[in-house]
Amino acid sequence: MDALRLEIEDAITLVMDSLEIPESLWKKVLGPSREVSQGDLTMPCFPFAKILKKAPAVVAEEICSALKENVTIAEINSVNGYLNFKASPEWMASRVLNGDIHIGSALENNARGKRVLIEHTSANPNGPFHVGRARNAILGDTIVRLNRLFGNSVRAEYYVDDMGKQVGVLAWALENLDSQQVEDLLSDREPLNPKWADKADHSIVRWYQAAQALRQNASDSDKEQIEERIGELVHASEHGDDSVLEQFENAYQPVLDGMLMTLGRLGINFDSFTKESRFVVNGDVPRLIEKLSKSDIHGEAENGAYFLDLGQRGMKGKKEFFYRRGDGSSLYATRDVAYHIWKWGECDTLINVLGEDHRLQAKQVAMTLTELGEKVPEVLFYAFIKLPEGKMSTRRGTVVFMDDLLEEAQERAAEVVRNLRPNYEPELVESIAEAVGVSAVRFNIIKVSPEKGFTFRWEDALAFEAGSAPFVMYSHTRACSIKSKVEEFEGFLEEAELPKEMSESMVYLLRKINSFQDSLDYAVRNRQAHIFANYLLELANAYNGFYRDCHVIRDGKVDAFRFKISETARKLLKASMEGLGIIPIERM
RNA sequence: GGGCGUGUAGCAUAGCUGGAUAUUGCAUCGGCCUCCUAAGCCGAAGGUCGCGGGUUCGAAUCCUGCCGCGCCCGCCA
Repeated sequence: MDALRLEIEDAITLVMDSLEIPESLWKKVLGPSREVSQGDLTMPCFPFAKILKKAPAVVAEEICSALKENVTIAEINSVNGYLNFKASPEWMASRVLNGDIHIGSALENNARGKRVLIEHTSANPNGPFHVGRARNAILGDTIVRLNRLFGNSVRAEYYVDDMGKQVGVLAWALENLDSQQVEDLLSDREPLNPKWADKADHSIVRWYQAAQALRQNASDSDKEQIEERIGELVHASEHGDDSVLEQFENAYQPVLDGMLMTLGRLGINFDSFTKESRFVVNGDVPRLIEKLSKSDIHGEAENGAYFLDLGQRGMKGKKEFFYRRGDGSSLYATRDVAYHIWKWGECDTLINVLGEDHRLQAKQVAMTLTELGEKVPEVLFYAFIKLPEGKMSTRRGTVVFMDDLLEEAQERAAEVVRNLRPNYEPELVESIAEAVGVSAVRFNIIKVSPEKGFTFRWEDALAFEAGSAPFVMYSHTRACSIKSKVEEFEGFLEEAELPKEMSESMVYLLRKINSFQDSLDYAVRNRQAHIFANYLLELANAYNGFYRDCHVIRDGKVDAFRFKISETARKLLKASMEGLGIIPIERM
């Protein structure tokens, strides 16, 4: 609890100075307690034992009694060589009453905050999101939201792959195939779900798939012709040919729009889109190649391709990093380096969200940036999502589309609402179900740590019980319900005063309210959204205990103190939910 | 074969800048609605922290060697 630490540090300094224990040492070992029952802050005294040549328990006891004289806001005790500081309920409550709990907003930037650029998703615009690809977007958007909640000024950026082979194939297909040919080529595949027939990411991707099938199975002479034409398009795009880039854009933009529609339903939006071709067209990439070719570790292949020998800088495994093809054109990674240099001009902190398949690539880009004297981005990697029966594969039809998942989530949530609240109007049921469905899907993915493999299970994604988004949402609606009830009382407003005694559940909630900032700081600093998700579950759980034991309205009267606590928790729940992309509705 | 990541109760997961009885949920078992929405609350049971060494007063956490799983090792994106 950083707020507590700040308040008691002076007192500790005084004691420690008199014992001649260096500040750097005790500040390092003073940290959050492991168990709430122990306290909020703990200082293991084992390291001091050596310096003072006394037993740890004795040292802890000495420091403890010296501190007790001038620290009143925390209970201090020493157990087995550990010194525990437990914030007093009165101090925690007074922070709430005084409005010392700062609550920001995840939905807007703080103009005075640090400029953070977060690039996430950046999926090739060639087909609908499946649950696997969406992990990036959900993770990235949550980091965006948490940074805003923290008080930073964030720009969410999507890097659009608008050149190269994949878009080339799509553009070729749209240029050369009609819908009948497409359906013939895909006759052995699952048909297009009629529900998504009007959504371009679902419909146009079939042209791409048909082209891929054709490239596999056509006669040799046809293949040659096709590859030649695609090669022409790709080559032109990589040399910045305007008309081809425009043709490409006409091909992928509707697909991208469809994909963004899906993300929009999840509450995921972007502030800017940057096209890959930009850096080819504006000359950054040629200039970069020129500069890299003068590097000390530059190398050249027989056919004129350029590479950096990263082995000389300690790279293990794959040592050569190719940044120019034999024909003089750039590679994806080269453009990515140029893109990074540009991004650094736009922000103070740079974060990329990437799949684990990009680890090597990211390392190469980072080392190249270092070689150029540029700063390196922070990268958040995530493992792929797989299905219980194995990897997701479009080919084998073993994919779960995000659009289908969201529909299913909405339907199942609606069923639950209809069961639990038979008197709700259909429109209300509909809107609650949408909020619950979307929130549950996001939370299910965000609550586990990203670098761990994730197996998608319908029953988990759509679980509406403890440990889920609806659980948190439910706590919030309870707080909202209290608020609206209290508003019916006119003139209830007495000053909130500290009660003589506080119940355990009250103190537990106060403790969670007071550690909001700690969790947020930690999650933002380490880019670990799941830490904050965990905190939010605890906050909701604490509120539920408070709700049970500490009625705000008793015998037709409002307890002003309890109402103040309830309101602080409500605002905190709301802001935190928004920080994780959970929709804070008022009734459910 | 090489590089990187990961391995915690039946399942899923937290903790991994070393610290006291290893967190939470699901499932299992047992309680709680004349009381602000029970999508809730309380309790019980469940663990060789993949395995073996090492460093340390102290290791799930750091080092090392195995083993399992994943990703990568195009002048693809």
